[in-house]
Amino acid sequence: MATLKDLSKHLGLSVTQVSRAINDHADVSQKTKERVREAAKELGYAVNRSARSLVTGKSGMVILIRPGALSGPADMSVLETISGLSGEFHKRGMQFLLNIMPPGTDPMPVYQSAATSGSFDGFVLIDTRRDDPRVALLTEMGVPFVVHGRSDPAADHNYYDIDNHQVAYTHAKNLLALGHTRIALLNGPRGYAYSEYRLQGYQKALEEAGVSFDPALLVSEQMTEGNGMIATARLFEDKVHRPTALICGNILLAKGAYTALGAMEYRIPEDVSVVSHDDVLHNIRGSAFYPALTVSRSPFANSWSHLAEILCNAIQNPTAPPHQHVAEVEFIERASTGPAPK
Amino acid sequence: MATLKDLSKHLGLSVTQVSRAINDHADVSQKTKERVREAAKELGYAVNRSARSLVTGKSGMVILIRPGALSGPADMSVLETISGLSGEFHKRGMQFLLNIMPPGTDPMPVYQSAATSGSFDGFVLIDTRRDDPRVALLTEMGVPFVVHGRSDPAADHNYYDIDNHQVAYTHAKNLLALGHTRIALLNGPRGYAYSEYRLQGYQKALEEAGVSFDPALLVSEQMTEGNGMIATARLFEDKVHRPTALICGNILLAKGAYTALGAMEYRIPEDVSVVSHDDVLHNIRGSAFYPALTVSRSPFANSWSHLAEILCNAIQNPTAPPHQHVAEVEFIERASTGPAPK
DNA sequence: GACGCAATCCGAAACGTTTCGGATTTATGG
DNA sequence: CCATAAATCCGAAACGTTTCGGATTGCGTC
Repeated sequence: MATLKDLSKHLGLSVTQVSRAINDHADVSQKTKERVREAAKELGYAVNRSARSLVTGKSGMVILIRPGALSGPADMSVLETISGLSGEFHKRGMQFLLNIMPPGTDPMPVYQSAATSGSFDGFVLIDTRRDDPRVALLTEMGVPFVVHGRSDPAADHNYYDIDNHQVAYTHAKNLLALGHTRIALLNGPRGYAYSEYRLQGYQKALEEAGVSFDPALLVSEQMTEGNGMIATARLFEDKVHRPTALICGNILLAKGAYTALGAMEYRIPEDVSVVSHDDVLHNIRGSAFYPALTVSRSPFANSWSHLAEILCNAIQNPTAPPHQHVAEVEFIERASTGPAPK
Repeated sequence: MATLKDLSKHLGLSVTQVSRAINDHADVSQKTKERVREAAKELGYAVNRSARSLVTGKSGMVILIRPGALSGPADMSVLETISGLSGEFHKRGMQFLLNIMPPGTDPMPVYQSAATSGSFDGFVLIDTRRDDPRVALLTEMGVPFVVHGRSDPAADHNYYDIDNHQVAYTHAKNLLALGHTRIALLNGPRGYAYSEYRLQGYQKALEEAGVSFDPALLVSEQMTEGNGMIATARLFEDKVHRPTALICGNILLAKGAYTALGAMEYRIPEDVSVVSHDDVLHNIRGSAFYPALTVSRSPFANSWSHLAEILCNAIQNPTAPPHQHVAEVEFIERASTGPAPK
């Protein structure tokens, strides 16, 4: 474990200058920077992060805290999330830390103590809920954080989000234009920001078209293939009041819906139109559906670099105004939509 | 950010004594410990880990480094791994850190620099290969680490492993006893420690029975459902020299094998016997197969606590001899095995 | 009252880095 | 050769904790 002092002795320089050389400061000559770099390699020097943290007050680490319940396939995306974020923070010279709480732990004390410990320069929040208490806590404590999603429409914190309102609004609008009036929404669970926004967009479109909202056409469940299947089966129980169109919250739900519709011998799009939002999830592609699925898309994978960038900036400049980004959504019409049946 | 000095002033004690109180040392009275605890809560004191690390030389963090390639379903178990380990280390007061390398990165320099940085008290190694170079590196650098699996039969490092030799040996032995001689092994990719051991166990059993090893009956691929299907289809291409029994490396392979056998109209176990090793993976249970699958089992999930325990001990006592644990394997005979067909 | 022992306490140094303020050297132009 | 500015360099303090060695107190015993 070579230290700066070792290097300085070895080179006949002051510790100060060696430190500045290593951190590439302006007032050290090219030549000495070179010499220092070489000596560092030779002696196997690596900066002691604890010592640096102690004086700078920054640890170079950001953390993501997650409940530990493994709820099956829904957790696939978590893996993408953490590997995406880990990579992006790594690029920016930060360590990304994952803290998985034991199942059943109350998260707030965990956030509280992580924030007071001062060991972390920033937090990443995912699975955001409306009026998420974590946002309130971290804001109050003055710790930098970035949110995947918005905790409320007028949020004044850093976030990266997709336009979930728009997603559902446009899908519904399109289907209404095709003459559909009984449009079911297979949504995520209540309380999550994304599902609430989607519900609002959906309701807005209905309202604009003068179609009244029917709670029986709203499903709020974990967005898995199995739930898509089951929800669809139930929606079509009553053949008379069945929906003529389905808006699916993600492509897993859509896959389940396709299976159920097939089993019940409904044709897509002649009998039922199906559309979905597509995060581009683990290799399931809407274009490979038969008939090919009409989707809105906004790749999940794009968000990691934005989230990392936003958080790193917030850490470097804590007084800057919040950075907020709502990503574009792209609509791709394929073969799963058609005019409403008589 | 309250510090020890703040506390000491507030209490009229020395910094020394406050520190010792907080760390629950012996030579501070119950009464003052109580007072200190209270004041700490009141002032919102949390120990500064950087400062502590600086003097103790320990960071309280262990790290797992992983390549970033997301190879689909095979990565499901990674999620179990990291959440399992994260939880177990958390219990023991350690932070578990996950470092995901960008795809295509050469791992050795990453291990090298992580080890020299001194920021981590220990390493967890998974996906072990025979004569794994990471083991050599960390051993040489004298950094504590624990391996999931063994890098070689006479390894002198800390590890937790299951008896993979035994797994394949016993399965093969049982099938041989039923009269099978053409027994295929659907194994994991070459090079990984577990698959090499299994291959050896398989060969040993054959040898003991005087059956010669046929390379055409060995498949070495990623253990996914798809590969199980394809490998089985190919193994049965030649109806005359087809195998009469299949040993599957995990339950996904077995599932694929069942599908393929069903499609080719082979009956289990009348025409083909199938056995598998079962790590107890993401809710796929061998008992739910039809016919119910004969398996060896050794729950994956048991290993996290062992690995964490072993590593924490190694960190606290670096000179202790390596701790090595080979877990029991349980054999459960169900309905997928029978005598060899004529 | 003196002694010894245990129970508590304390001052100071150390860990390895960054940074502030100033000092020294080197080049530049007259 | 001098004055000035720019380019390099340096000493010392500070960050918050742990720990070493020793100091103080209280208490029971003779």
